[in-house]
Amino acid sequence: MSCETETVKVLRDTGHKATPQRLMILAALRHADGHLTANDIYGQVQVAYPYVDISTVYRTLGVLKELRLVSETDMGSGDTTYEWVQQHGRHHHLICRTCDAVTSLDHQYLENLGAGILAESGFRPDLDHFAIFGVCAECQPRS
Amino acid sequence: MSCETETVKVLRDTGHKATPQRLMILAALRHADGHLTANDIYGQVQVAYPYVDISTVYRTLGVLKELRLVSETDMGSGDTTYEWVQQHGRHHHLICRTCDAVTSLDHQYLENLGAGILAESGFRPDLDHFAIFGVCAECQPRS
DNA sequence: CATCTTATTGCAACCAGTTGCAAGTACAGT
DNA sequence: ACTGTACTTGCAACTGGTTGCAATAAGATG
Repeated sequence: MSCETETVKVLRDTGHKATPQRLMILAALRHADGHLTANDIYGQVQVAYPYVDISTVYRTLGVLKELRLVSETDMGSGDTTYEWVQQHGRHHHLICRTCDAVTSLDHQYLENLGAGILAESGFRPDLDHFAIFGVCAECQPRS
Repeated sequence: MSCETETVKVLRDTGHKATPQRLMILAALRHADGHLTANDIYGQVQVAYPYVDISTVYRTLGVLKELRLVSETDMGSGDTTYEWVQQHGRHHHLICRTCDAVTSLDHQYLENLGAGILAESGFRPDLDHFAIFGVCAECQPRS
């Protein structure tokens, strides 16, 4: 089964409909290789179909987020980005609040955190994509 | 030195001014025992001084956040809350995306995560107050 | 205490994201 | 293929939060 029809099946099985708008939004997310803002997606979809509404984009992203098909990340600076969730290659971001540099963080750290939380309380955290703010090595005050 | 004048000193030392508006916002944050939204603070300050602007509240919260005197947490449901940062009693929240229940998480877990990140990359993460979304024990699908 | 510099304020316009609603459409059942 | 219903859409109004700007006030300096 192709990746596309697989997603459609997930939608239907959860009581959602596979509308053209949603398929276009899905395509935009899948073909992008990085983070996209809601506006990026809106722009891309408008090329094929100029009458979509931005609220449809947000509502679709909400559904996909709920189904854990996309991750939502607040990267600071007022832009929320969305990304197609891959099975492998999960990554997280360390964002320096002094110089705004973004570096990657291995998923293992959060995996450990998640396992600890689950063992203690039975709560299963979503750890698809985290943005952690702080101060990078370069920007730390010399002692 | 009282806690109040201590804060004023921190402001001045970092090139900020101790205006009446800021002092009122500080008082509101300090006297609250839990999380406050920007609007809560706005309302409280207006009692004493009806002409403050909501943008002043947000700008002050931004300054205090930068100085690490308050923590900002997105609790989901579109409300961002602010809280005076205590030296002790740091806590975090586990928010269930199915039933919206909020439970607390011991700071130790994040302390460990922070130490790991610092050791690996020299990045010093802000871990004042986290909200972690996921599914609580009750809401997990029975297997 | 008068003066000067610089941060801050209030205002209004603005931006990202959400919501209520009537009209439209996917798709399950027949 | 037709029908009915529940989900979805586009629109417009709205909310939370941000920003540019001219006027103002804090507080350092002499």
